Amino acid sequence: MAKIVLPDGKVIEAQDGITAGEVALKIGAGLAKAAVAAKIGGKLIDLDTPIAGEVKLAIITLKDKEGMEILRHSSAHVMAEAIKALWPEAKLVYGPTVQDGYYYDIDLDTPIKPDDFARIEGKMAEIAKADKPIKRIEMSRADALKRVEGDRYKTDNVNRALGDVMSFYTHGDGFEDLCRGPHVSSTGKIGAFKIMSVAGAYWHGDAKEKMLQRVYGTAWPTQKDLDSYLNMLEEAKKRDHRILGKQLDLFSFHEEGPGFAFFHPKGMVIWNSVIDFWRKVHRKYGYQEIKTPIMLNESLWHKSGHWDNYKENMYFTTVDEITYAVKPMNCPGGLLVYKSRPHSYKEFPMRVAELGLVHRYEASGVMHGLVRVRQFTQDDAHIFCTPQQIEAEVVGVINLVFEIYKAFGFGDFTIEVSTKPEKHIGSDEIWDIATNALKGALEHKGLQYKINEGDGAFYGPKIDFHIRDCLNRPWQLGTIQLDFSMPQRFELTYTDKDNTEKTPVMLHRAILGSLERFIGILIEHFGGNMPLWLAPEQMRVMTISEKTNEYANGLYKKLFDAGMRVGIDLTDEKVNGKIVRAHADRLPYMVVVGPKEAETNSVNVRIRGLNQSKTLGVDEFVAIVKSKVENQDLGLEL
RNA sequence: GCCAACGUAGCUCAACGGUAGAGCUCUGGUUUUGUAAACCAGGGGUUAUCGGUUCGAAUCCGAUCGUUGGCUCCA
Repeated sequence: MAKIVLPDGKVIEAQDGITAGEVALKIGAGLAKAAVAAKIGGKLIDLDTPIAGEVKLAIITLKDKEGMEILRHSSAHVMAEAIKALWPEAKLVYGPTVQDGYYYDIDLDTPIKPDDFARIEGKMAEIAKADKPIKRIEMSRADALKRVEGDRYKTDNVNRALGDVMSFYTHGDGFEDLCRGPHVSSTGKIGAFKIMSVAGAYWHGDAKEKMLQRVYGTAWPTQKDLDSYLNMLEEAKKRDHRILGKQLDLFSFHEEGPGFAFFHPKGMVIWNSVIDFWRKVHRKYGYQEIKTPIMLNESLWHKSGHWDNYKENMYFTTVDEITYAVKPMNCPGGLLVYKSRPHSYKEFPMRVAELGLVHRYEASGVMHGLVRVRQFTQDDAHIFCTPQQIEAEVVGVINLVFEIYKAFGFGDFTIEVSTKPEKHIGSDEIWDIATNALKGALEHKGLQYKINEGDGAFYGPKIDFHIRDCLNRPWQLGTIQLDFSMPQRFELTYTDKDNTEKTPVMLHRAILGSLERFIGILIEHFGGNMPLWLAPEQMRVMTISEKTNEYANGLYKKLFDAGMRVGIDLTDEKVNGKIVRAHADRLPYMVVVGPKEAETNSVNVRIRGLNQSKTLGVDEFVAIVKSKVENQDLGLEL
């Protein structure tokens, strides 16, 4: 007798051997129809899995995250079958689900082209329409190895798989694939799907290995869900900083300097607003600021270790037979400043910031708008302190990160700790101490974080702050990196209480990361609708007709003199047209004036995105705007 | 760097072997307007670059440069 305990505590008794699907049917016909799989004590199983004894069972439907993953995973299998049907020589490698979809890595010498997608989808539709049962076959590891003999990829997958029982799934018709499962019960249940793209991907993610073809697909319960997903992607594209940057005339790129951003006047307003705020907060947190040259003698980079560890990413130039390296990082220059005079423990912690322009040669295929460039400005800082001060300093930097991100309305970022990479300098012991100090600070703040094993910089472990762009791709902004190595290489010293010379600890940190990337993310975060304190043009005076030009000009001057970033539209366009244009330029405030306003010395202000306006006195309006800008207020309400 | 795709006017796109077009922007004119586009006219392109095939190339082929989506790498 099977005793099945459901999530709500209800108990169903049945014959041993009853399947999960049959249990669902006992609970209700609706649930049975919606069921895609089941879960026994945390383990996902197929609906046709027999159940015996006392178990806790939950039916998984498409309302569950796991249900959607199963749907997508099954869709990936159907896609694999379709690809095998179209290209019999194709070898299947690995086909997991990803956010909103799945991919399958295929080893096939014929390139799969976007033109082929319709054929693949057509074949998939055929397979789905045939509604073939998807069956699980289990066997021992040894039998599984025999079954995949001669297929290097599947053999590799078996060898990497955990557990003793290997499973294959078959749709009949000779198609089968090694897979942990579970899957939907038949090929007709894979919902609405679409092939999205194809791209190269190295086997095992190793650039030395063969490049496979990675075919991306997406799958949803219904066509309507699929359509709304595709629509969402279209909407997300409109928030893309590369599109908005062009549309709003913020920045541009040119063939003459790939990866080098050109900031236009409006983009510079955002840039300067960000760094004005940045300086204000850094002053509060006890930072000093320096500036060091972008090019320094090659010998410095031998000393710093960059030559050995980072040379392939650096630019070099030779003048008068002396080779200079264009700096990829600011630290060596900062260390020369430190060494320019003796230091006492009394100065510590010494927080030295630098908005440093660095150049890094990046592979051509990785550049991406403002968020991945070859020249960028880091909001760098180096903190020199004693080992005892490390944790408090890291906590201080974390506080600063939170204060700055908050002003931009960034709440949704993730924190990662990266540990010792293969290519590194410094002893294991030093790495342990440094890594533990970083973790300790995060735990002290009660923050969740993820560990990235072996992902640290060559000179020390780090904490990174990541945020996602409009298409949900993660990008790193802030970073806190401990460095016990550089101070030794540069023989940095300070005089301690006991009058002995000691080596200080050094912390590298950036909050915004790179100004370029940060501004790119900022544009996407706001979808181009910058808050008042960042908006290139905060308001535009627009007249009803030229009868009010004189008042409008006077008003413009008054607003300009009050420090507003104001524009004026005196064209003989109708006011409707002026409003449309102002919205296209994402102006926070549209200051409409006609005879009425001229008579009462007032302004009628329409707020971006709202279909209403408000009349108020000029001085009152200026006071509100000033206060919002000073406080980095993200709202526009008057 | 690797795989695939794409480069047409300042912008968004059309033309897909037979004289390169439209809308917006821009310029001039008319209009004098009350909250998401008034009207008319005009200007603007060696179709990324270089080479090839062809009577004829934006269109077909090759190379180079750039961009896009991934992979690897990274702020």
